Amino acid sequence: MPVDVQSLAKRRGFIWQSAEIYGSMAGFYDYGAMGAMLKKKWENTWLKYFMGLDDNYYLIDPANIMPEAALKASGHVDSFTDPLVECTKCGHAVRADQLIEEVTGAAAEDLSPEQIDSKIVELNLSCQRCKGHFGSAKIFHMMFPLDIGTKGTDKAYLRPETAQGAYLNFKRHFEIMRRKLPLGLIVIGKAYRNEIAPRQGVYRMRELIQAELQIFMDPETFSDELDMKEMEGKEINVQLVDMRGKQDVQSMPCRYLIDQYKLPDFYVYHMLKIQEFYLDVIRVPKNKFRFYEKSEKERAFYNRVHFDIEIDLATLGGFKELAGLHYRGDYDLTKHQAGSKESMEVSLDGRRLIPHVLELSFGVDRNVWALLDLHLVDERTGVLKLAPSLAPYTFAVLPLMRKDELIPVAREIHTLLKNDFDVYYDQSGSIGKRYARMDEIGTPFCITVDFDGLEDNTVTIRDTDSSEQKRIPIDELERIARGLASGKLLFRDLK
RNA sequence: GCAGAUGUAAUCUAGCUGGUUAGGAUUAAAGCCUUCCAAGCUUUCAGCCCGGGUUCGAAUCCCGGCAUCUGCACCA
Repeated sequence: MPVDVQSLAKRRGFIWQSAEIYGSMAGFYDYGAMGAMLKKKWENTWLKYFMGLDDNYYLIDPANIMPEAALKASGHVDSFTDPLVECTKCGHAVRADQLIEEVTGAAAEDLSPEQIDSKIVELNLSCQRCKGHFGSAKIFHMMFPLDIGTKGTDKAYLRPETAQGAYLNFKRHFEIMRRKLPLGLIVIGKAYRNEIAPRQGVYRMRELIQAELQIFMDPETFSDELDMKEMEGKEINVQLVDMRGKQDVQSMPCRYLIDQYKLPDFYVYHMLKIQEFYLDVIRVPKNKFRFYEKSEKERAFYNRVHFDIEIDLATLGGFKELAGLHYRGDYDLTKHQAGSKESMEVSLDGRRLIPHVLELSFGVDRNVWALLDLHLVDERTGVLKLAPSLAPYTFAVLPLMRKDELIPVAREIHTLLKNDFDVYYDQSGSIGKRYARMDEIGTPFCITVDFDGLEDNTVTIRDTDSSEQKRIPIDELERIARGLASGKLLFRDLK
């Protein structure tokens, strides 16, 4: 029986649809015991890596609910919407702008509800199903609206992206962190979008987790802060716009992208950092990773440069967007300056400027799913080959058999390790079955107490990647465990 | 949201031309056995998506809802 990612995710406690016992709601998912740990470790790994890019990068945690005024200023209230008209007779709802576009052939995207109503009268449009009359146009918000307070008069929304919380906090953090650029604000948290038709599992959700680094910087000096030498001789996997249909991925030198393709050098620098994160830290196979350039038409107008980060995922049928790198210019702070009437200008070395934003935006749920998709190897049973830093449990402690001589020693080792590491203990069934269980949840190392070990105070350590074992003294277990867990010591280097 | 298909233990699935004690496999739990990779034996737990209707009788037929998959649309 082939191992199916989705059923393993359910069976072993990673992720499944929310509110199952009530029949579920599309677009909402719950993380279970293994999934919550896996997600936390992905987030921690991500945070450590990206916060480490500069001493002036920080984790913050803004509110999930935002006042209407802020989202009005950001543009979401007006453009994160679809106009709908509903038939008064049969209740059939259609996109009003598309309806008008179909008939007139002209773009109707920017029409107000009033304009749509008069267009419908003018063109004498009626319901395609029952020929009934259309009611007046209503705006369907992709944001979830909320009424705050007893009278419900304070309009607010669940945030559609975490980025806005960082922009709203920029001015204060610039002050708190002693007026330096670049300043990085990181948010890991939920965002909410009322998707019309969520599909493809966790790929499109109505409640999703984002991990974002917003770098506020001076475009004229930002490059000076970065170690550009790191890019020498390095190549980046890309699919540029004009490669579409010809080539899925091509490896291109950083220098080419900067000198010939005219991308800003700080942008390419961050492409390289993101690529290193995926290839070295997350262990994505090189041929399954690429930056996908968005054409001018596809990207939002305020994004000066926009590549998606895509990974080839079997469960989702090809390269899929897992993150984005967006050079947004000064669009966001300028908008919030206008909306809030608070100056976003900063003064540095006698220069005054509104900082530009380079945004590194990651979809956490998609990335966690990708871990399962990429690392689940089907070897008669499922084997999840996760890096020690990502696995829900780093170690399992197992007595070879359920025997009175072995169990106390195994218990003791479990106690020894569990304060410092995530350790699973299991003594039921056969040893093979217990290894298989650990394989399925991606535990990289199994420590087994056997009869030989009782004689000479040793245990064996089994490596999930290779299923090989080595014997080590119990005295050295803590030191070795620390090395293996941190990745500083590799299993193959153990004697 | 539209069209089509689908929905049976934790997982995978048989039954679905109406009457079955709803069958199997895997998993899980308990025990026996077992000196390293889902072995074997015994036992146990557990199921027809939800709500109506037709019928003497519904997992099976009909209607509605919810969900999933595929295509279209959507994805500032």
